[in-house]
Amino acid sequence: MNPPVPSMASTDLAREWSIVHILSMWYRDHHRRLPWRETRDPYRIWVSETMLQQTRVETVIPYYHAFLERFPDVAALAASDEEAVLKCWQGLGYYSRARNLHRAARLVVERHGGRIPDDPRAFLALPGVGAYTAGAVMSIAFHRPIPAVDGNVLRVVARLENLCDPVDHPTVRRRIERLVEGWLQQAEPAVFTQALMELGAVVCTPRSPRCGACPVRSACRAHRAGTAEDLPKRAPKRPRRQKVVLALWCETGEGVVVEQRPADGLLGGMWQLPAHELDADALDAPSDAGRDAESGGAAEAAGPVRRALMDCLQRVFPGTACHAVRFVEVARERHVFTHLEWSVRLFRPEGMPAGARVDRTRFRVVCRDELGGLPWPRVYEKLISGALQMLI
DNA sequence: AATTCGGGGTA
DNA sequence: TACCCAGAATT
Repeated sequence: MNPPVPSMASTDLAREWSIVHILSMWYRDHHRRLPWRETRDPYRIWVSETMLQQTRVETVIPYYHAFLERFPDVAALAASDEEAVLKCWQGLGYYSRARNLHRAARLVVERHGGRIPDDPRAFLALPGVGAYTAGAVMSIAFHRPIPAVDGNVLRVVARLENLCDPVDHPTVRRRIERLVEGWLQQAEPAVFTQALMELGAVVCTPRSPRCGACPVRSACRAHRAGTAEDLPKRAPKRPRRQKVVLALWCETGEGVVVEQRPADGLLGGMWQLPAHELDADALDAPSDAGRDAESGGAAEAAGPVRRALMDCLQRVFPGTACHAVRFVEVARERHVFTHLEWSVRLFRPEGMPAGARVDRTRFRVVCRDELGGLPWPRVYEKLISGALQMLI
């Protein structure tokens, strides 16, 4: 079934030939059928590659279908509101991907007449398109030999070449890109690019790689050296910073007070309840000042927690006398991000003076039925559902 | 070169 | 728990 290997079987040239062709044929025969592999539409491939950044295939699949149903082509995406795009992205994480993709779609309409550029430099110039995504779309959609080096390819190549340097260093990464670029010259780019990633996803996995099932193990230097399990090397990660988030459930006759986060930074553009974020060690340092009193089974805020909540409340209702309010905790969530950890506590102010006016320039008041129409981070989804369940 | 960006599956 | 995932932008 495989074509004959050239006679110079022990040379580097034959090894490269083997990597390119054996792997390509293996991909043709064994690849998984994934939604974005059923199309040749560059837009759809671009959307999939954007969603797949740092995100697992199984996670992406439902989002991919829903997104393309809502935004079937670049023009539809460009014509939509950013908030609608974020809503489709809700729960997927890394929300700057959604906002960049939306901006990029508008640029494609403006600059390129609505057609996705088949030129690597023009495509790379779009927001949210980095070296990987450019290589992936160029090779898969336009059959151009541009390397697409993701986490799978880093691992596969580090093992094939037995590279013991940390792969998350730019110099090592560039070295791997050069290697792949060379292999691509002898390959069908759309096939070989996906073959490398597929091998990493299915066979050459991070832990317990299935070397026995690998079509190119005879070309793998790590397998020969017995180091496959230990590769690739990565730089150690720093511990997460701990933060406390104090949020408010302010429900008036009109509805619930909500606000949109700033466009850039953490959870940019997503909605949240009025909140105050502070370093965790700022709270637990003073001995007993931050401890909360128990009253009637519900925790009531005291000390610095109460002061922070009061600041927050004054932002929502500027110029309103709130001295007498008590804050009753109605929900609590821990949420882990890549580089920080949130401990969120949601409080309901009790005893608000009648006629308190919400600052509508910073906040919006929406009725309960409309909460679901806004894009929320996962942690606020959980908090709100918890609060609604408690408050009925 | 190092940080900052989500969220979830898995051992 | 710790790791890692079809990474990009910012500093």
